Amino acid sequence: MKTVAAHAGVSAQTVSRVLRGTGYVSEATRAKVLAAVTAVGYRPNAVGRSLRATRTPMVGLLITDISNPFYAALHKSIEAVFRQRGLTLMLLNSDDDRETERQQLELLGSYRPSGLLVAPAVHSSLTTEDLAGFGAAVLVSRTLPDLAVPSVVTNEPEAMSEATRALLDAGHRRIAAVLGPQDASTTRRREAGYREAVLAAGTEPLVFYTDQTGPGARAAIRHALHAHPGITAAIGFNAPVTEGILAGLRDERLRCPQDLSLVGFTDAPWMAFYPPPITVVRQPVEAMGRLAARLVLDLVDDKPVTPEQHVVPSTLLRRDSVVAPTAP
Amino acid sequence: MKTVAAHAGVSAQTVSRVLRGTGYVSEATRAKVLAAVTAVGYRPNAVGRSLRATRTPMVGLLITDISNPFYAALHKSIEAVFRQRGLTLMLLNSDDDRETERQQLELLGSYRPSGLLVAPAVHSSLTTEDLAGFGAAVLVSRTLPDLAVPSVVTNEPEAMSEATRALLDAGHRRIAAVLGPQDASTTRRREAGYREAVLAAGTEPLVFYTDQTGPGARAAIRHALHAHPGITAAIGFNAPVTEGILAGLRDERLRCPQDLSLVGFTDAPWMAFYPPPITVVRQPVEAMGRLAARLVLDLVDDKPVTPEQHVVPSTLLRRDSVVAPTAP
DNA sequence: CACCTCTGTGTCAACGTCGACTTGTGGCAA
DNA sequence: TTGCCACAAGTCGACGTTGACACAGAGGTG
Repeated sequence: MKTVAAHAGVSAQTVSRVLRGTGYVSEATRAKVLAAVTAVGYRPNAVGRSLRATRTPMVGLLITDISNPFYAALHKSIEAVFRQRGLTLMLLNSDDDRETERQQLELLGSYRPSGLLVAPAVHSSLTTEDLAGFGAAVLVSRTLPDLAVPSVVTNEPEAMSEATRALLDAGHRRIAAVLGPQDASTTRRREAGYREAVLAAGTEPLVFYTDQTGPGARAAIRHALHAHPGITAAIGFNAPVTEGILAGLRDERLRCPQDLSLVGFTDAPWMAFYPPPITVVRQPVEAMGRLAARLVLDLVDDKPVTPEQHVVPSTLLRRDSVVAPTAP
Repeated sequence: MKTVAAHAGVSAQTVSRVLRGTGYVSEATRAKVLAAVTAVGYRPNAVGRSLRATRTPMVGLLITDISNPFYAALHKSIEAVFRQRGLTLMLLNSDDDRETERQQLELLGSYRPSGLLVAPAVHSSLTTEDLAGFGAAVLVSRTLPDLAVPSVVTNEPEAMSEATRALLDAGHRRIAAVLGPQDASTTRRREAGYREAVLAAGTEPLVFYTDQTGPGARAAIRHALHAHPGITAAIGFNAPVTEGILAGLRDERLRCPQDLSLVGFTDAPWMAFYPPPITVVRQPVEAMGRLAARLVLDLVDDKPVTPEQHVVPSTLLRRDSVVAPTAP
């Protein structure tokens, strides 16, 4: 900036004023400065600006796995909101590991960002204080108990109950729930919904925990099928798990839906035309992302935000992967 | 840091020395400082550090669409390399739009990052100078003509030829290539490979350009099928396009592979167990990401890097979506 | 004509960190 | 005793930006 100032024969402050369009600057000076800017090839330095401002126009998004399409979509919708406001979204991966989560948060914190969005890792040890340092912090997709921080989730228990009932209503009695890690809030919430529906029908819950990846789920469903030969239906925790179930089914030379009815939690493009098209609980990713982003913006703007849990409804999308069980 | 210094009764510089483990510091002082650090709750400020260092320990990754699993995987592998080196990867989306690309690059540049990885947008107007400002810049996945910047791509022409030949060898003569945007380097390179193989077989090329999304490809294949009734095979440009082709097939009540043989460019988990499992060109995403990241690292370290095109080989993975055409 | 306001511009300091340099102490060889 | 070195700390300034304040001239008001 000094170089520009020297080139235009003014002070650095005047250059700053021209560039930001604040204060009084005569037309002549403005033109001179603008000319000098291009002549010198000046590029603003966000680091200097951030240092001065004590906070950076960035918002962190800490998720567990970017290759999970749900998070990819979440990132996309959140980014769109922030971009409009001139905030950059900074994506960080925790790999669902509490230690990595801490490190990444520390790293992010050192940049003094304006806000933070987190999908907590499985055994997350985050406390209210950890997040308080960020000023504007919001949890997305997953929650943490006893945290005085606003969160955005979907009505997982109800949606899961509905999915389970769809299978029960079709006549299934032994329904495997292939879930994520036992201690993830998402698992707990979905498991609760599943149990409620299954118990209400007087049936035995069959719960299987996985690392919520395709390969993990593939092994899990094969194990489930062998351990409980009566299973005629399954519910997949998320898109990768649903994939894993279908892969496992193929391993076992079983067909969907003839041998096993299936409901997936979270839609994916290919599920719409898979033979058979998969019945899924469609999560409102887009809406969740937008809402979470808005909450962060409200916090940034010092608008009052209650640290409550915001619930965006999911809906069951009935396709063709659920049929009546065939008599053994 | 000053607060810590005051609390420990030393100068800020001593605190800096303790924290970074450089220079001479007595054990007693070190202990005092460390105690003060936790007492005060000091968090290092990366902004100050970056300002001092004139460059930020960040590397930008500018891609066209994070919800394309290829880029998600690319991000993951690149991030792993940089994390080890203490560099943060900053993800930016260009939406495949040249204007957005410029803006994002300008934004990123204002942070004075240590390096940059770009998958250029379709009509990208990037010049060598644009990228020179970043010091260490490398192109990934896509290239740009006449740019003196190293790039990492896969052997698309050869891989595409091989894919095409797989269909030709099975007896197909009218093979639709459902490609991406006409001016993307990826499209051009893959189209060249396709044309070469098809022409060598004395057959007519059937090329269809799309916006490289599922819906776009779905419409394209339907159009193709109607316009050229003799088509018995297709090649999908990337995972979303392959999805779109399958969706379009379903719309037309056609089956794969009986009515249409299919080869996809780029694998996806579900393609392995889709009925039929899809024959694909598997791109070495992982290797491409690592190589690109290393090139950036070498540039950062001022090691000599030739601005050449680095080619990582793709391989054809034969599954069950290619069969001999049925007699009409 | 004293005083006030608007306009245009400049100077200073501070944000947090750290390289370069300076100061001061004690030990030890020449 | 002098001179040099290892050690242990401190001071200064600069990275780029901008809020706060100062200052100077133009015009207007009572």
